[in-house]
Amino acid sequence: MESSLTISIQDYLKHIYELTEGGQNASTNALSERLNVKPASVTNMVQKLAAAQPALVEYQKHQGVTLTKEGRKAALEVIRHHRLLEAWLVKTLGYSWDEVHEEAERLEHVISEDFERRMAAAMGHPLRDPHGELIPTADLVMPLEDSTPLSALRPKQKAKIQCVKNADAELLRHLEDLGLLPGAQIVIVDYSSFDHNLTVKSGAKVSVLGLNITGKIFVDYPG
Amino acid sequence: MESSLTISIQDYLKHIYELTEGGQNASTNALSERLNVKPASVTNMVQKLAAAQPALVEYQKHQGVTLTKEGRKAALEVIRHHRLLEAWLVKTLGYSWDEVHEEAERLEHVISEDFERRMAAAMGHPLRDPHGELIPTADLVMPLEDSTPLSALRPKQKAKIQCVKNADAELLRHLEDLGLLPGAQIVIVDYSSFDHNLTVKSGAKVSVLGLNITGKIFVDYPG
DNA sequence: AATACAATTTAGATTAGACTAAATTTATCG
DNA sequence: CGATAAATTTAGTCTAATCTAAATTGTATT
Ligand SMILES: [Mn+2]
Ligand SMILES: [Mn+2]
Ligand SMILES: [Mn+2]
Ligand SMILES: [Mn+2]
Repeated sequence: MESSLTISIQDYLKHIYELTEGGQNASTNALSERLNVKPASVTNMVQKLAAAQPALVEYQKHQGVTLTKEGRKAALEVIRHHRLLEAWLVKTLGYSWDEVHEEAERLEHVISEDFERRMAAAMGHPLRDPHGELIPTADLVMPLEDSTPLSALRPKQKAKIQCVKNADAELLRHLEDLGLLPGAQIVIVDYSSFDHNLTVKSGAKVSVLGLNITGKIFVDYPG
Repeated sequence: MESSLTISIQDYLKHIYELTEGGQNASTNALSERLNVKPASVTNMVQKLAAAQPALVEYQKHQGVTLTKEGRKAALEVIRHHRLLEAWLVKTLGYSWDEVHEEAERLEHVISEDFERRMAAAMGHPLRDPHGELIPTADLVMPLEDSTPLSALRPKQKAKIQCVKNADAELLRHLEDLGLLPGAQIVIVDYSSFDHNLTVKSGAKVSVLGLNITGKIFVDYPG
């Protein structure tokens, strides 16, 4: 039962998982961009993953891929490692939320299951990583997320920030400056239908955020 | 100044360092055994390391290799990572001294310099790993070791265990059972010139140890 | 329906690191 | 000293993962 999937394959599966979360297939080009690998190479690898025994992806020429059950388990394994590591690095080595991603990106492939268990236990089995993203359970199930993109809110509505997805380090630092961290209570002050800008208040701070940002912030909105 | 040496190369350099500590050259066969790689492959890699710009090893056909200055720095970098990681895993995740080696073996190649600095600072810049082995300094100098192999001691002599080198997990657990951990005060009770067995007392425990073991334990003996 | 552009796939080459089998060099020992 | 054995190197193969260039397929637009 030793996984022995290469680091490269683990990365493909993780990115396929993320690209297919909404139910769509992961296209060759999208994977190429995420993985920084040329499309021709992606096609090649994807065919290998589909031909593997057991198959890790479902692949139809020109239609992109989805994960099989085995592929999904392998992806969640990597994602669990990644998110536990992020939480662990923040908690024990004082990393900030904009620094952890890169480090976890490399460590996620080499820690043992024992390491994973020890981290989880030492932190009391946390549910979310420093960005507020859900951590798959030890038996590799992704908990249900019940959150709304901030971009869907309108003036007067109140909500709590739950997570920030796919943000680069610079944006994370910016959000921290604006008091927009997971857990923060916010109120929508204004909305512009022209550019979809939202004016958001968090504590004493008021910010005007474009769709680029509001689409990456997810909130707990009781509606 | 990004190192970018492959994991494989890092492992070669680390093992060459260990095999040449006594001043000898590291032979193809010795490296083959340590690395679990066939001798032909070792020759191949060693020639590549010698041809690298800058050269990482000095190589003469049929004579084995030694490290160049650059090779030694790279080796010490890996060894510093390894030993800091071992100390860190023991301290923060409750690993025991017989469990840490394997984990550190994989992590040593992927942590950042930032991770290294944070670990060192968090532990107050420790001098030794859980096996008592010296940790190279941040500027990659190996501190001088002033220790004697336990095998050199004779009855009535007293000493303090400083480190245990190259022991497998099973032996480490055995030594722990016998109270023979780094820091332990010991007295030599008996010596057999036939088999070189030493009878050693640590606290209330008395053990008879063969050369296989006494050659791997190093002590602080004021003589 | 025809065409043009974008996305994808095929084909062939490259790199790193390993392996086996065979050749060669060095060491040992009667 | 010369014959063996051991250690090492050479030569040729293999696998994983990538790349470039060229061919193909799908789609959007007129
Ligand atoms: Mn993350
Ligand atoms: Mn795991
Ligand atoms: Mn060690
Ligand atoms: Mn380092």
